[in-house]
Amino acid sequence: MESNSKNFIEQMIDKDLEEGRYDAVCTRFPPEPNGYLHIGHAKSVLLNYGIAQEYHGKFNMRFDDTNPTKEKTEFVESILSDIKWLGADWEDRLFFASNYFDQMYEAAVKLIKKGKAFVCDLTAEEIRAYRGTLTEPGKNSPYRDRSVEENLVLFENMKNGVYPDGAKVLRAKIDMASPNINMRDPVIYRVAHMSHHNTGDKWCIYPMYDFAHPIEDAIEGVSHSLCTLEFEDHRPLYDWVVRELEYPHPPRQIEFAKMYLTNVVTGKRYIKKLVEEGIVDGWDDPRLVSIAALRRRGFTPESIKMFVNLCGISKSQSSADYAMLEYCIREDLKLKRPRVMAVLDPVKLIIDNYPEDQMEELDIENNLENPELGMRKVPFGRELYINRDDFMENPPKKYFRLFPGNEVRLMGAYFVKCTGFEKDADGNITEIHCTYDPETKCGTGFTGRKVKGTIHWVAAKTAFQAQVRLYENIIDEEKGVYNEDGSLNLNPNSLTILKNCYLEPSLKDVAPYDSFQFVRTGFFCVDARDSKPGAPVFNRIVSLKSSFKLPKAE
RNA sequence: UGGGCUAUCGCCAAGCGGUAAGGCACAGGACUUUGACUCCUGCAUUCGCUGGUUCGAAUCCAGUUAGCCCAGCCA
Repeated sequence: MESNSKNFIEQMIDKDLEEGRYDAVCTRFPPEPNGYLHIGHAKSVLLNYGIAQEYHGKFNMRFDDTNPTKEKTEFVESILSDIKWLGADWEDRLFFASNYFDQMYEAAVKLIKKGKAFVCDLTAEEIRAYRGTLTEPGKNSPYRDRSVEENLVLFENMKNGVYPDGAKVLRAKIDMASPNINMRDPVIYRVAHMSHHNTGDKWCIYPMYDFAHPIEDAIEGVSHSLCTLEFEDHRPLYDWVVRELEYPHPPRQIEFAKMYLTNVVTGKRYIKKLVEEGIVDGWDDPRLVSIAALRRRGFTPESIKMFVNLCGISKSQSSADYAMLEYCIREDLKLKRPRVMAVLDPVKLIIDNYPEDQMEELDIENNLENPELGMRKVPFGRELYINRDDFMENPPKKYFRLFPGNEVRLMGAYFVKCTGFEKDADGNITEIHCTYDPETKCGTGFTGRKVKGTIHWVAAKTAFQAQVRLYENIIDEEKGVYNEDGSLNLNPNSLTILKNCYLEPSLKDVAPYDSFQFVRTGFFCVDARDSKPGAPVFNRIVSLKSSFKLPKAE
């Protein structure tokens, strides 16, 4: 299933270990608590955790909370619960970058004393102008040559709240002519008089990512700091920071490609738009690919792990086919969960030669391919519901379900032969009549004759009605994600709510997140949010593959 | 001549100078108490393109093209 060969990150780690650059591996997952996690984060979490496990190293959980304007405690909670659900275990190593603010301050002072950092009075606009452009070098700030003593005083004043937001920043002194814009005297500390979710009002200066991140990694003893491709240009700065700060075993930053998925909306601003316009019912709407949404839809942590492993790790920007995710959840659930009968689009089937008031309890295996899941009792009677598309008045060639004169197997029960049907004034089929053959009872070893079709059913008297929600991709597969005018191409059929579905009675008493394979229709999960006791709402996780297509009408 | 990165089947992805793994998808066939599952079979004479080095190149060299990222006091 998984690739036997090592990915490029593992190869780099092997080499580092061989050459003695590190004697142990430590990785980390460092989200900023400014939103919810999605499938792309799952890749990073699982990659970091997986590497740590593979090398018998450590995996740290760390919130990169260095910008109080964007972060909230509620996101800390949701992120932690999502990661737990995914199965990544940080043991007792839950860290906050904000707990390192003292050390970061000292590190900044050290840079100033080395003459490698200076306080700059330029405004944000001026700094931008001085920075130059992609093709032209920048100019030195007029404040670049302040004395160490002056910088020390000024920086301390910044810390003590002497200056308003934006009045002064601390900058690294590197090279304003560098072709890499990140090296043109980057800002490493800014003033922000704002309450922080963790440190409250203790600080009014906050470190920038480029300065803070390498320090966080170094403090924790992280060996390999894995991040996404857009940080490649920041690596020289990362290395500059750990070098100037003279850490004995500097961590190494390695970049990999982000995960993209076809036919789903991943952009935060678009999800926000969908939520605000009420097109989806929140950030955990099952049509989205946030971790919470996938969980609510019924995806399992195992399926997501399988998916991430299947996709692999590389440096080429790519977009995984949604079909791969679907394959993973089918694969995970097919032997693990019961296969039950549920009629989503019912039509009545009457067995004319079955005694009027008789009911019997049939023993049916929960999963034909996995006997460990045991048996259940399913009531059977004279009147049943079957799915509307399991009957055709005028079947095309090769249709082998029910049609007048044809005999099929009722799954787990008997063979029935269609003898007739009735229609209403509009021509809709209202009931189908048939006769059954007691000889053919399932489990008796009947081999007298064979039928080509097997259909599923529920007994009318004991079945109960439930709400079922079918989900399709939120983006139309043919047209792609965007329309020509740049707007999102939303699939109007992305959600279908079915209310008069008949389910077998065993499904009445189920728990949130219980999942089942509805025979012939797909995998469904009990919605943990919208179900009430005795009234489960089923979300379709994924449909079954089916190669059968009705021939096109001529 | 700003810098960085990437290009191998419809989609992922191995490959690291010895003659193109694997998975998804797709198409046939077998099996079947789900037209599912399972099981067979097929699916890149060719690695963005052009030259070069070599007995031999997806792998090395030169050039070229395309895509992505970077000018936050965001991460």
